[in-house]
Amino acid sequence: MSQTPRPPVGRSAPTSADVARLAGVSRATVSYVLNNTAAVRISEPTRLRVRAAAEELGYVPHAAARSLRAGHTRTVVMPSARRPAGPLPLRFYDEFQGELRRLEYTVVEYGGLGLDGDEAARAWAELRPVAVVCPGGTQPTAHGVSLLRRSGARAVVTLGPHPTQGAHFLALDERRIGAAAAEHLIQRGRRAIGVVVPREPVPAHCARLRLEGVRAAADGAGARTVALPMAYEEESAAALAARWRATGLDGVFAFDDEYAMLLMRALQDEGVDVPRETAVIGAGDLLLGRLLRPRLSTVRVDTVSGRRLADFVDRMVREPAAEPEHHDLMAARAVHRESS
Amino acid sequence: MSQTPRPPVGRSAPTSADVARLAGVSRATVSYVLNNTAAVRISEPTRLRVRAAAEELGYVPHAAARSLRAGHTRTVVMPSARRPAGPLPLRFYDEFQGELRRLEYTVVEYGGLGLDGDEAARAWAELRPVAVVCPGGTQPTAHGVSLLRRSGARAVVTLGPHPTQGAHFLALDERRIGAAAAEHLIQRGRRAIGVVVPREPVPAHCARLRLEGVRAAADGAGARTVALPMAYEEESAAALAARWRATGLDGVFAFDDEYAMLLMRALQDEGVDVPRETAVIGAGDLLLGRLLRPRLSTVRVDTVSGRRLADFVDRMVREPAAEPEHHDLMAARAVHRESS
DNA sequence: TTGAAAGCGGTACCAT
DNA sequence: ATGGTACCGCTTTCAA
Repeated sequence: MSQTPRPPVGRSAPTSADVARLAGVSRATVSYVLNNTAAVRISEPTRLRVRAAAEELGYVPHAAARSLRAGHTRTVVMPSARRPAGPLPLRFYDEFQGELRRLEYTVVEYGGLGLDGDEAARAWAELRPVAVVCPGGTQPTAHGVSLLRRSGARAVVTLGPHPTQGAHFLALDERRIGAAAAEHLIQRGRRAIGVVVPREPVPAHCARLRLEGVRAAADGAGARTVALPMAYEEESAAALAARWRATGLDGVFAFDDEYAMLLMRALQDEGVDVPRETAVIGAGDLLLGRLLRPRLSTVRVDTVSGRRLADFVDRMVREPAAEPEHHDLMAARAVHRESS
Repeated sequence: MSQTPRPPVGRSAPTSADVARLAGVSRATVSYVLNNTAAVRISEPTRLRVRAAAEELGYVPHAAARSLRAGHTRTVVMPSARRPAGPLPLRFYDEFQGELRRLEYTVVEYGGLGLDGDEAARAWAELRPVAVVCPGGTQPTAHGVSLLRRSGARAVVTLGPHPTQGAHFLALDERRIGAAAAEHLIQRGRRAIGVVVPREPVPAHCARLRLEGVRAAADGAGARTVALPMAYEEESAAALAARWRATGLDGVFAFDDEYAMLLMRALQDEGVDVPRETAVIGAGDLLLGRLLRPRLSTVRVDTVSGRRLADFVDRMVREPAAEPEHHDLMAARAVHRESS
């Protein structure tokens, strides 16, 4: 335990040459031993000396040098900006990352915030990733994809509402959530549908798509829709509730369960009967929504497992498809409880 | 727009030599131009030719080669495993990452899942990061810290409940949350305090610490405590509520607001009067907790801004302190509403 | 069984 | 104002 806690930082990290010197062998031998190179047989005593020397010096190979020499990396870049919030996507991406690690990739979650479009693609390309996975909200342009592929990326995969030219596309379409909600409300006889659009910036992207989904479904069924900006604060919900009757709405899709719970409480405080006067539906199937009275109706979202996504990326890396592939990852269906 | 979408991937990425050839200059000149090297004057026509050539080829510098030559990186590694869930930490880390980017660091969020302790430290060290920031639950050992520093990391910063030898330490002590909750309950006359311990694996680390915090506070005040394992499911909460009266508890700290809401609903369904018979307090100050009746008491957690953390890391990188520094990042205080 | 040496891509010194 | 060139640390022929 009395190991020196802060070793002199002046001297830089030991290299394989240092190990070689200490072990009395050449750098080549060090490389053979530490990588267990099968094509070359090194005597056991030598192996031990090399290992001991590496251990003693605290030798750690230099990833940059290695991949420079190798001409490729096992790096998968995943921009992390503007990920949909909530526990579900979080689990999904955690699982995805874990599975990629299992497949021996180094996952680099690159905070693309503050870079726009092609700048970001350039920054990722500098790392010479073997694959790039872009979650919704971080889609590169066709030009960005081209740049990445030219710089050696064997697969560029985008998740989101619409494909990018040249990239694999895994549909993860938030519009479906809105559509499922709208269809549910319409089926239950509602014809004047409000759609909560969060004032908060984070889910702005999702919000627009969910609204689009509602509109598409409602337009086809002759229902009218009204966008309702609302902040995630009690005052904002109360203000919206106060002018509720004036809107003449008989149903509302509240973006997600949290906004739905907030709005439903405000409506109740205002004396609006849910679901008699106004049906309320959220999305995400939060457990908490089931604790309210009336129990909150919701849209349940089923995403493919992170593991399947990881396997897909791996397959695209190993046998790059001639043409971009296109798969569907998300299903959304309304769950009727009591609030609608 | 009819740019070829998938350029031939056979040929590898263009190098500065390719740019030099196309522009009819040397590699050195290319480097000077593209880096705007101040110490060297390059004529305007040459600059233009080089830029045009780089553009035409889609040249992107090779980060590994550059940092190999430079002898250092601007990479900050942040292991991402087992981050406390919830919107608050998420925002905190997002802001932190954004600020680091602003300071021109490349944030690499390294999924350390599946690696244990020193293995993980080794994996990080291979990237030769200039700094490593370990959120709670990913603390390296003293040996790991030593390894990282030997491999060139100018700062190793840990956030969490206890310090690691040799690393900077920013206290982010979950125990305080438990302590604040316990003190609140005790102050309101409760002497038999239940502590919900989630059965879910993710917040296991936090759970233990919060429980410790409760115990420390309760022991000092002569109150007894009981750990109450509970899963985040209605059935589990109902089961706990069903045997509630037998426990003789008159107060409960429910780990966080979500578990608190779940348990409170179950208690109410069982006919237990909250707060008369049993006081309930959560943590996190979720907005949703204010929507319940009775309104949920909670522990509000104030964390320092991500920006201040980023500035701290930057300072440690620029002027490495002789001794590890130690700062306090978290304050917790109970907020009394109606459930306690 | 081991070593010498070439080179991956970029930078920066020293010439010219 | 530019070019030649020696590195950075590692892998991998090829020779001995």
